[in-house]
Amino acid sequence: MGYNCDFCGHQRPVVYCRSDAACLCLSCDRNVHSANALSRRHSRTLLCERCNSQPALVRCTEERVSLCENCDWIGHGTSTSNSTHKRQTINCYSGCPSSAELSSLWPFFWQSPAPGESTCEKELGLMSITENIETASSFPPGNTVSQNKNSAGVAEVNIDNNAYMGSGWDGSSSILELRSPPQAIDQPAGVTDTSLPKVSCPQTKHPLLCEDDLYHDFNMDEVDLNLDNYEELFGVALNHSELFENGGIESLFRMNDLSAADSDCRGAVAAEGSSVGLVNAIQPACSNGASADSVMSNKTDSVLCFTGRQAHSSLSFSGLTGESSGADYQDCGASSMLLMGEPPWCPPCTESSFQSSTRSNAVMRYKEKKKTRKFEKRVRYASRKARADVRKRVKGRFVKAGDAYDYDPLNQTQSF
DNA sequence: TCTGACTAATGATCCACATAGGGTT
DNA sequence: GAAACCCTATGTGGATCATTAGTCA
Repeated sequence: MGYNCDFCGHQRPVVYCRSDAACLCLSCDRNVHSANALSRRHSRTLLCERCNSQPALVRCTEERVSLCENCDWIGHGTSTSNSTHKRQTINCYSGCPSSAELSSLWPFFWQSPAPGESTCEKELGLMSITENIETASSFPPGNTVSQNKNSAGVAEVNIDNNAYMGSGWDGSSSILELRSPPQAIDQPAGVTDTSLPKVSCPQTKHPLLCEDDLYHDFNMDEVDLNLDNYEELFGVALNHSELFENGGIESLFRMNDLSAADSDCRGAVAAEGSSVGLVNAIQPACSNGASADSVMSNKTDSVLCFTGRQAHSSLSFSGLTGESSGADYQDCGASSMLLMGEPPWCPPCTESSFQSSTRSNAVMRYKEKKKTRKFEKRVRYASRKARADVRKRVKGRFVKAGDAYDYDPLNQTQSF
């Protein structure tokens, strides 16, 4: 199935915008949603890599594929062998985030590409080799970046990103907090070195692609992967693709060591009745972690926890408002999990501190909401829909013009 | 516990025809 | 190379039928 971007029609779509009910490539996403303040508020998320039509909710770290709820359920909900796959929620965003911010949002994009890897990941990979190698201080105005070491020697990068990712839903700010591996913090914060070498290097084929070099010489925090240069990027796509195919680009721009490709990486879903560790994690943000509904009502942040080989990060996003409807669940993976209670794949909590009645109530609410949920149908050709809407029928089937019909959508009459 | 009957949910199919898109002139 | 023309495949919604899932006796 060869789906294309709904806007340009030739690039492979990467993100899904529910407000527009459109699948867009990154370039068009940028163009469309930078048009005005309203469009910037559209929340977008990754596109399901299986059905290519629904917003992805989770990322299966084992299959390295982003899945919508339906495909995830199909792939993991019923299969005993796959149901144990580790999955992480996929957060949505609004505004016009830089690729650095996107990489923070979706760190798995920088993992090693699987054979036949999607072009969307290539696009992101291409973005990463934009000419703009800047410091973290080059985040857009209104954003503040601070980098600290905590007591454990772990760097903490706090990106107050009000103007971008956090402003889409309820106006509240979202704090992106990354705890980077130790080696990454050796780089002085705020240093601007525009003389940093570009990707190409004459000595070796892809010298910068050496992971060791990357980790020691490259700091993701210093790379502003600005999306403003899409055309330029695509214009040189061949060279960059060549680089990418050699397996380097994604590692080049791995969010320090924060990569979902790390087999130890664990994605956890903040849901009622889920694992204790995660529930603990959301406690600070939510005064009442025992109820998914209360989570929603509090408009609290969903928290995504990763534990990695070296990196330990927590991402918190404000992705939900009381305006969210049932259909909105698909917009934001984390929020959907919050809203729906325990997901079907959630393993039994061995250390459950919840009462069984509370748990069963959550399951009931989940089933009820799942039952009433309707997936959007994507109409590709409005003109055809408009015609079908007024076409006369016999028992639901279209009839030739002038033939007898038993159903006329326009006046609900019969011709016989 | 197994089986059959029943109900509900879900998916596939059909229809005509405008239109997109590729191929040819 | 551009334009005109021809041809084929596609997609659109409601009704219907077939299949699957769930419940209960």
